[in-house]
Amino acid sequence: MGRQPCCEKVGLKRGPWTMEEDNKLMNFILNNGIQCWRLVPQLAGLMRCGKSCRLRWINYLRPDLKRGAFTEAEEDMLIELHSRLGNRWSKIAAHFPGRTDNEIKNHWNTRIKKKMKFMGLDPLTHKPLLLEQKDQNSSGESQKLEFQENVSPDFKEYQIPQNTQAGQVISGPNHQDKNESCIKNMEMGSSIIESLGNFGLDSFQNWVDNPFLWDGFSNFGDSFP
DNA sequence: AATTACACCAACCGCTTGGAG
DNA sequence: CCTCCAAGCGGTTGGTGTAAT
Repeated sequence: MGRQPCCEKVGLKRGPWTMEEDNKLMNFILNNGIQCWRLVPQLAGLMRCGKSCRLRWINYLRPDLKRGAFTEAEEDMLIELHSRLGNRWSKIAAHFPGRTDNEIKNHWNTRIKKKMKFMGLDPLTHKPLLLEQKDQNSSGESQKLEFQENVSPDFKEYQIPQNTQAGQVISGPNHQDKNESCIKNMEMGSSIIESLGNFGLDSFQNWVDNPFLWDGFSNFGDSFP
């Protein structure tokens, strides 16, 4: 006896979202806010399950998303937080305004893990790999020498350019088309986010939950092609 | 130029959590 | 309490672009 599916999947679309779908979802949320994700697709006219809509909004469409490459400072902070919190990505993401847990998780798994291994650290425990090996093998000293010779030349590959700014979009040419509309909307959204303080709101969630503020986005959806 | 290997990241799956009734 | 359900969360997969051969 398996778990019941989160929704009736028959006839639902899966896979990458199209610009049109993004547009529909964005327009719907901007005009109506988020009440119940299960109802969103049917009210927005989307052949997607509510879960998929929620994920798309959280990870891609939210106007307050930062995107762009992680700065060195962000990476350092990520490593520090991970050493304290482990794989609790949502907790970690709470310390990175504009970053999603998915984005942080992906960055950790594709970049930081490797970076730490090159630094001779276990990404899981944050302890030096040498110590771990030494625990299992008494010949730790000779391994340390070997490590120092091997690490440095490759590690430079993982240095972030000095002039990288927080929030800077460093997409390759092939990603730029895909991100263009989103970036455009983020630019518009960010000005509204900046004004949150004027309403005494200190978080994006407060903003989402506030129907009055959604009025400010009444023409927001027109920016889509 | 064609093929293969690798890196990246969006999206999915299924388990867990929390709150309403 | 107990049950049910929506939302949250973390692990994993698959598609796509790029680099290497």
